[in-house]
Amino acid sequence: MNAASRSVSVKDVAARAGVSLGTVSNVLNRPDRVSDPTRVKVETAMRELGFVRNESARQLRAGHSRVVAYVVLDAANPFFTDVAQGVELSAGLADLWLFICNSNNDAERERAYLDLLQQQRVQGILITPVDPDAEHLREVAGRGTPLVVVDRTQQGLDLCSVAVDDVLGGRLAVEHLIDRGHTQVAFIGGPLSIGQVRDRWQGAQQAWADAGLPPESLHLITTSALTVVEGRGAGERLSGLPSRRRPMAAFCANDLLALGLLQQTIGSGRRVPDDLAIVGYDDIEFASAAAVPLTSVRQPRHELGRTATELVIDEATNPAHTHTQVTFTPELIARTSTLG
Amino acid sequence: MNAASRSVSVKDVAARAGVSLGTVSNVLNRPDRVSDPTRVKVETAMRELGFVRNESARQLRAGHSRVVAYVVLDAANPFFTDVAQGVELSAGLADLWLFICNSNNDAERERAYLDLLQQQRVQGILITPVDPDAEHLREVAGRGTPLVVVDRTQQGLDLCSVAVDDVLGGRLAVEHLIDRGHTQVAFIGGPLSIGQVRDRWQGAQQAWADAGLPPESLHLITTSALTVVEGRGAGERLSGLPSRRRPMAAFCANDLLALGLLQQTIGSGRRVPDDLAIVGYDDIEFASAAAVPLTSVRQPRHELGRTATELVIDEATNPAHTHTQVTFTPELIARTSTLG
DNA sequence: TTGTAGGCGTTATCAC
DNA sequence: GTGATAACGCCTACAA
Repeated sequence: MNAASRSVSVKDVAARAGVSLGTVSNVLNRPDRVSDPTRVKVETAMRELGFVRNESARQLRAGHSRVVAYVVLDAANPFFTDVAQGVELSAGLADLWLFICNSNNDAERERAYLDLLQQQRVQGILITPVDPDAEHLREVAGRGTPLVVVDRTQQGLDLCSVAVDDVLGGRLAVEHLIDRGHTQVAFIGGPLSIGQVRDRWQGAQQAWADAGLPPESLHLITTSALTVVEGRGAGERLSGLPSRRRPMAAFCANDLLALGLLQQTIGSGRRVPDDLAIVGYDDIEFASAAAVPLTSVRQPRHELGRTATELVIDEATNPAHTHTQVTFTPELIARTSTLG
Repeated sequence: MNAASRSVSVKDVAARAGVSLGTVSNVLNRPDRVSDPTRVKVETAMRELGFVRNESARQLRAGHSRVVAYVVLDAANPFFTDVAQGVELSAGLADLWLFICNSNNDAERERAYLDLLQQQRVQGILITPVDPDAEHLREVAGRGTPLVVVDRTQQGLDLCSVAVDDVLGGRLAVEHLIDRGHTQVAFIGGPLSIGQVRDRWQGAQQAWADAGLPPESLHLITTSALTVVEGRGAGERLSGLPSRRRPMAAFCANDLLALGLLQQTIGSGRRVPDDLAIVGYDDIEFASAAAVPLTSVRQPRHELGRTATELVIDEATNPAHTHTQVTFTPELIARTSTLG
């Protein structure tokens, strides 16, 4: 068990087994070239010494690792863990292991993780970036580590990306509310520095304009994060409005906000959807599990992860790889929170 | 940006800058020993070539990495991502980076990740294991990689662990229900192969016996996983019981189950807590955000992560380290789902 | 202040 | 079937 052993190397194993170092290596990598008795001797020595292959040394020689990493914006948001599940599945098929890193919406941390991962020479990086146009994303790819942007489209064509059409998603949500007869709607989300929020807001505005409704009746309520707590806060601000001017419907930029809003609304004695209709975004599992099942815009989360992984593997292994921007189509899932 | 460059090494940088290899290394590691103009020359060369330090080579020499890993049971369960947040925070203080790995409750995958992480020579491993008594956990520690078990206590004293007293948690939940006058209670959870579930069930039984209530009025409803979907299923089974024998209260082994149960209950027209009182476990953020705020047993999640990290760092750096088993105390948070 | 040499652990090549 | 040797990229003594 050798608890204190600095680190047992092939050399130690060779000495213990009374063979040369090359033979040990053969046992590890081409067992068929080794005679049975020798192999057994070596394997025994490995077990006795508690030998563990040193991945750094292997990798130094091989030039690449068996790992892909997914840098998420917020590990506590089920949306990202669902995407990660899709990644993990297809990574496994290619014999790759997944490390999840959490940038926590912090550009500094994101950058630090990217640096670390490049230095580790991971096979590829998937990332939902704080800012998809940041220069350092391009630099990563330029320096040889395949990188795919997840859940954001790319302006240029110099990176792979996998995304869902957030503008369309915003449209779907608001068109649904318009169909339900609403003429006063609040868009709740923020900060607007988050591209996903901007796009959904834009889609909302487009749908509003297309329906010929006056812009001032589509209210923008900005939040400082996409969390349950912020959703509750937004609910309080909404309650504070004079009832004449208070929207009877809200479209939230994600489900966490929507769940917070839902809770605050019900908690303060109003009813969903009678007093307030709510549409969320992402259709995380908790959306349908909310006590008033939440209407939400569904994104193909697993698909997103799967496709991103395939792209990053292609970029890593296919010399003829060309950067591709994949866009999926969102889908509105109507439930009680708008249907009554 | 040198897209194709196999890999730019210090040697390349030295050549480009017209200095020796050692100088480049000095610029990287002891910049003060280098004259300003030389430094600038070297830095320029690095930028122009897109140089990225090779972590494998560094690590091969240094003998250890700057990474800790947390192998979670279920990345989609907010409980674990909250623990991970605590880990991340204190790891950052020690200049360590966190990789999250998802075993997905699969012993095989868990083992594979452990192998990989050992081979990577990570600074330490935190793990919420499928089976805390598995031999391979001990082997990891025995081979020199510090390992701390999170959210499970250890039988032996040969591993560090950080846990919450689940038996006590189970007691608290059921005592609360007894206090509220319930004499027919369902325990919902499973599979019982999960230690956390076993302990909470045991605590529930203890509280029940201590109150002098007959064992047959504490119903065990087992599930095949601790998920929202399973919670809904359990709700259906509960509804199926003849109303005379149907418990008026349920204690769920975690909040995901409880949320599923809550949804199914409300969805089928019954009321919480009037028709069914519900207690969850973990007090994840969604618990208080549920439309009927959920009574739940709170575990100090960040604390758990923080302490585990401190232990693993101590094990990695302090020669006088002794294995420690830390147990935290859970706390019942009473909310509407039992208080009405 | 700068340059040179050796070694970290693994693997592949090439004699034996 | 086996054993010596060089190389991967970096870092740190040590020498100049």
